[in-house]
Amino acid sequence: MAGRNIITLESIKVACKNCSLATLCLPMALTPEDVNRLEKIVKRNRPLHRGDHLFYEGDAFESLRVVTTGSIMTYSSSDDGTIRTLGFHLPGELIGLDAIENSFHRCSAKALETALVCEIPFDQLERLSNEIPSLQHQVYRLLSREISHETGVLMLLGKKGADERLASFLMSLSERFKSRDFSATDFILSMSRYEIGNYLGLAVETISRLFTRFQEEGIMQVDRKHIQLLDLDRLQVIVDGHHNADRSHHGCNS
Amino acid sequence: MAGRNIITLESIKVACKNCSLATLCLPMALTPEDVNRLEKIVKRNRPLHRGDHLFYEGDAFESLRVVTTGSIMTYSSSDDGTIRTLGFHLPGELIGLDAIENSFHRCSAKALETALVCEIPFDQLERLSNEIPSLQHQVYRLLSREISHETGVLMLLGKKGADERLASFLMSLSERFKSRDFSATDFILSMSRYEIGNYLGLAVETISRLFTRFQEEGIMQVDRKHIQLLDLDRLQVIVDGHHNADRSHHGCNS
DNA sequence: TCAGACTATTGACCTGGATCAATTAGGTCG
DNA sequence: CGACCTAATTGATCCAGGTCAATAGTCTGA
Repeated sequence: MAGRNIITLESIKVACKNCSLATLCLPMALTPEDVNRLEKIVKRNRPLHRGDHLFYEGDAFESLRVVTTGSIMTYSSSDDGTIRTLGFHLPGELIGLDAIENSFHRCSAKALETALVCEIPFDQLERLSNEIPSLQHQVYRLLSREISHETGVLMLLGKKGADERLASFLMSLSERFKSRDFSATDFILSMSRYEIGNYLGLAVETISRLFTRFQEEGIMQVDRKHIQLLDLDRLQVIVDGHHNADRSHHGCNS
Repeated sequence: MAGRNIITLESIKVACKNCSLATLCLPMALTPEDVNRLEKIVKRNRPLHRGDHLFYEGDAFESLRVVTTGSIMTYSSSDDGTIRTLGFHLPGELIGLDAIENSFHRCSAKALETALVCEIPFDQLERLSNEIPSLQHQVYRLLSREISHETGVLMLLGKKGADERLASFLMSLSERFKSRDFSATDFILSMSRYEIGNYLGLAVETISRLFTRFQEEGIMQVDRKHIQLLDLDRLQVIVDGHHNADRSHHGCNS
């Protein structure tokens, strides 16, 4: 409660410029004035710490969230207690789009590390989008993009081999980091091996073994949560499912 | 109730009443007048035959489609030629929501049997939704619902056992048929075993064996594509993953 | 009506990854 | 600083379901 005033209005504005609102969510379709109106309804929240929850499954839905810094994980727990990791959300990505339909959250969301998250009251966004057609269009696109993304995950899970899945996961992270001007080849996995495995439908041990194998093959360097992708091309080959290709040039017997 | 003025218009209205537009897509939030405006932009198409395509991956997107009768399958083909079944669409369900973002289709859609499909030009829908706030709200909800649905499929694929997946698939069909006033326990599978397996991430042979097993266990009756669910409770038990429960009622305390 | 082609079922076998188990490496707190 | 705890790695075994193969049922069209 005390002295959180360190965050000034000015810094909020600056943060929003860096935040997805300007770049990702609503690219260049809005006039500066409209952007201001939009920014007015965005609420900033205090930082979350590792393990803190944004919301739980079943909570009432009022706001969409945009990750500003850090990373958030969404998951759903079955009636029998088992957990299913649904997604990892990096800065600029939206959370809560699935909750619009029934006004309650269908999954839980927790911080994987210290994180900042903006809140966009949805009823206000809805009203505003009705006044600003181009904003309405953006919201439609945003929702549609999320559907496409989910379809992508679906195809990922359709992938046969465990190595294909993990490689796809790593490439996805790499691309997302890259598009946010972080390193595409050197990053920290904020999630545990268990959470990765759960997300990919694989056992923890399999993830571990694959990291070891990828490292042995010189595809990547793994140090605990610190990852370095050394050979994106080879990783892509695995993603594409051409396992065989690695034996093509040098007959590597071991 | 038969049309006295313009038969065609009248029959269209009737069809649209049965169609999702009145019931599923846009429930009771619109005034009759608004519904009329909406109906005006809906185009009806001639029937599709088994195997006909609504669109192919990469095609330009102009319209959302609503299945009126029959069933549609969406799928995506990887660069290496393998196909991945993305979903099955029954009457009242929308197709093409993933294409809004980039104005091109990210998957192909083909008829599994003779089918009728309505077309809703999206730009017109967008304009109309801007004039009718409650329609805008419905479209938001619709898109959100699709996200939820995809998440559901995602969790389905996370299911461990093959029997859980198939049982979930059958229950999903059952519920969807039921909500459309078809029989919940007696229906035709318009898709092949291969397509089911591909959708669930399983081999054809596994689907076949499971059908046989479920039949032996008295859970269902299978005759080629004709399915009768005899014991929805037991099917639900499998969905919930309590394989063990079939023999024993012992309390599980540890 | 049948030939040819496709779809489904069933059996036999084999493998990838789950599971079980033990060890090690960090991380945290008193 | 060491006791404790959790996350991660590694090894050993096992089995669900994939793959291969053979058969049978169904659908089509000339």
